[in-house]
Amino acid sequence: MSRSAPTKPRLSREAVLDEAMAVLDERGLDGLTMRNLGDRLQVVPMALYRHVRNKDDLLDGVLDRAVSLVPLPAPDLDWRDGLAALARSVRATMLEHPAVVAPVVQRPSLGPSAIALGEYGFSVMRGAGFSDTDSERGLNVVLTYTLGFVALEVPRHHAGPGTDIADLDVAYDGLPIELYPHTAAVRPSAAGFVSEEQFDFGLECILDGIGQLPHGRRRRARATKRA
Amino acid sequence: MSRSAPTKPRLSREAVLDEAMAVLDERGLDGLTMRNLGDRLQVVPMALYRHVRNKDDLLDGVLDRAVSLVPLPAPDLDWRDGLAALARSVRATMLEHPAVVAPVVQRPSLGPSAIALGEYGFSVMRGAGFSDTDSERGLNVVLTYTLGFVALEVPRHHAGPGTDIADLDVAYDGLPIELYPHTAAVRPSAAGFVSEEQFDFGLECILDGIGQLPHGRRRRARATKRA
DNA sequence: ACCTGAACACCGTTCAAGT
DNA sequence: ACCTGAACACCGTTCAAGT
Repeated sequence: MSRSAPTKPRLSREAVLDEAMAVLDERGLDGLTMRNLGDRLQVVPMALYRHVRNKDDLLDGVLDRAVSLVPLPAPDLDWRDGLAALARSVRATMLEHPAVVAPVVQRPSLGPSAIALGEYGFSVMRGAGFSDTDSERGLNVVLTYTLGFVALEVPRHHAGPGTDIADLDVAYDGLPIELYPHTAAVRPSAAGFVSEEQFDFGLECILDGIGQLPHGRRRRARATKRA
Repeated sequence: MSRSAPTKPRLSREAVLDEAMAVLDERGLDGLTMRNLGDRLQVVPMALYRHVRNKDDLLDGVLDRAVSLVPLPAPDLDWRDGLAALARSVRATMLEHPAVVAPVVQRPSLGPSAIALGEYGFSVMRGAGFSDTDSERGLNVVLTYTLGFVALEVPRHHAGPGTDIADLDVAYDGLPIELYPHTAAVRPSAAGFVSEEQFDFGLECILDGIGQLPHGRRRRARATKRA
């Protein structure tokens, strides 16, 4: 009887994706290899190909899992609060799983979790009276900004050896002031470039812009319909 | 006499980076390997290491070249026109060299060309009377949005085999309408997600938001200073 | 100073077997 | 149906030589 065998759990797609997510968190995108993943599941690399078409398919699966971890805000929020909460929610989740950001941005795939996330955005915007076109565009701007911000932020947070974030500031320090007077005056900091304040600042800009689009339910007054 | 030898041009860092840029354009990021690059320069891969510290250094060099290709708008533009032109300029250049977008977003390095680009942005904003802090934040938002947009756009434009952009729309077509009523109503299109119109829409939102920050030289009238 | 050649420790994936 | 083992065609990079 195989008494000492600790119940080899019979591989499944679920198990493979679970472990892949763990590898991504622990060792980053480069650490996720079929061989490495096989080792951790105590299986030869080729065994994974029974549950996953290839590495791209593996990535798509684990990325959809990551997106599914984004908590959706309350459905009854105002459009502005709802979009802001959604954006902050996306950013927070991505910062918890930094290794997924690059592939999420790069791969064109669109899993069910991403669609559910979009549904929330469409819902609060259409509920506030934005047109379908403006709802699509508005949500796209917020999500584009959010993903773009995080994509730039992540590699600057835990910058690897040799690319410490301080090195970025050094690049500014040695500037020939006569060539770049404005940059020298502003003294931009690499840290500020990726701060929460910076994120909120941009988010508010965008929400302000969206707020200027025609929207709102027709209430009692049709005031200012025309001059 | 080496009559038939076509003037072997004696490798240099310049020559290596030139060829690397060409490889990037022709065969993409995955196509840029030390071995491949060596072949095209008729040299053994290890010869490159005399002119480049390692592959990361090669990438940093070629990325700074790409950024140097971004044409800066006229210096006397209004802050709004200047930032808009800068953003469109960045996007246009990136779309001409799509393979550089991913590494530009991912790597925290900041070459001299990037600093010159920032200097332009700081200049038009400070010239328009924005505070140093707002100038930094405003420029950061514009550039973050622009890079993020392009980073999402590029892999969706020339999507590889199997990830044709049409497949994205297919993902929408099969939606259970009762689960995603708003998405079904809006019928978002993958093409619209990455169009020039969508880019300009977001850009205008952001510029509107920035425009609400205190700025402007004190002109004659201090009109509407308070109610 | 600049380039070469062989080697090392990795990749993803195919293909033919095993049970 | 599920897993294995060997092999193929790649990577970046080190190290000892060549000229």
